[in-house]
Amino acid sequence: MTEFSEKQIEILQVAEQLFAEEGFDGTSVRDIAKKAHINIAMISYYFGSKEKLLESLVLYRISSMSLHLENLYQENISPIEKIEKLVAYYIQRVNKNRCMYQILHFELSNKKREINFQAFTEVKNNNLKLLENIIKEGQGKGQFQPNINVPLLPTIIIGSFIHMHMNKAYYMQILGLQTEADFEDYVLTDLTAHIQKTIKALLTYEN
Amino acid sequence: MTEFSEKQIEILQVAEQLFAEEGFDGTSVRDIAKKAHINIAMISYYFGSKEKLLESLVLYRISSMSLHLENLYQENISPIEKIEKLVAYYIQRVNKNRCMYQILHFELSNKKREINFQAFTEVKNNNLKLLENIIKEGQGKGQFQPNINVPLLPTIIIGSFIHMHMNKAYYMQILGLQTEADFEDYVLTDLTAHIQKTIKALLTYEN
DNA sequence: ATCAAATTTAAACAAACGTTTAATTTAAAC
DNA sequence: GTTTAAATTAAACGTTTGTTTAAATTTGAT
Repeated sequence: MTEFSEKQIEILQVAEQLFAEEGFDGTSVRDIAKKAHINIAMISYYFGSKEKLLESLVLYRISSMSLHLENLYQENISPIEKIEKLVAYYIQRVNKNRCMYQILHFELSNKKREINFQAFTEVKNNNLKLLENIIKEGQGKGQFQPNINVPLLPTIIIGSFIHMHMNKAYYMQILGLQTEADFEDYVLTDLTAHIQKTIKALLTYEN
Repeated sequence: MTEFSEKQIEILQVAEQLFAEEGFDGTSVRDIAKKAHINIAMISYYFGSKEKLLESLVLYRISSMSLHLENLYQENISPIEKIEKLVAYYIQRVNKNRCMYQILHFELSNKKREINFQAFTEVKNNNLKLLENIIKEGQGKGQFQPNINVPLLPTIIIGSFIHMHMNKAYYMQILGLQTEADFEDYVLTDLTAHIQKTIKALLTYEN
């Protein structure tokens, strides 16, 4: 595991914000250097190149993307409550890492670059496995319906969240939200409740 | 309304594909000119600049983004069937315009450019109004629950679709889909069915 | 066939891009 | 205090960027 110095982490954090706001191609190394108060050459010096800086950034953030659902799985609460907690937990994590999600969202579908996202894939697979266990537990107790398409559940959660954030200006308008803080609050309460309700409905819905 | 000539439309279509694949900043006017078999200068000649080309593209595509749900609303079928048709219709339209959606998804959250998306907002408002009418009809007939957060319904549909497409490689792997055609087929059948089920469950779910 | 407007071209423009260089400063070890 | 390595700097590198120019070609009406 590569360790990063404080200086390097500061550069990574500045780059993360700029990549999310302006895109990778829309951000120049001079933009990063200026905002991080460093010389342009430091980027090549520390990371090798702009692309390798992006790779380092992905690597740096991956660790905080895991859900750590092991404790949740073993908690002594009903499957339906576990799902509620899980959704809230999912959204909090995506919200905390939303700059990285935005970058990944774009870079994953960008044909230009080929970054190694295997570490990210492993995290997703792990999260999916834990989710599957919780669903199976609920099905075993007869509280959830069979034939649940588990891999599509995170799609609803993350997809809704990201889509809402991408269209922030529009949703602020039609939902009558005045400030960015209002929006953030809406996402963490109303949107979370909405997705919780949606997933619960889906898991208990009889065809 | 600005009309575009056949030559202009060809350039717009080439630009649309490249912008979706490589991003706006990741696409050079030379890339566009090469793929469209035209001289670089023609882009400035026809559209004024690269940014105005993007604006023209958005304008050109907006018209095909409207759902035209008027007929669906008046059909003599149950509200639940209307919702099923609506979701399938929604996904087909997003699928048909997915290059533009990908561009919009990124540009809407890009702080760099300020494109006029009002025409797009109007289309969304119109679609939302028609959706609201169908929901109200179902609620009036006692088939749907009250307290449905209507503006968040398209979020689930579009968000899930876009998220799935952004993570195409990952989903092809875990779902065991071999070709791009398999993926496309999965989206238009399984994903569509999954979202239909989800929305139906949500609309009929008792808290 | 003539002429004017519209189209297309190759070339050039300055500005911005990512990266490298070589010199300088800072830090740590002895 | 000297030495050695690491960190930082300003400047320059060759490309690529979006746009403009002025000349050449095509088009369509007369």
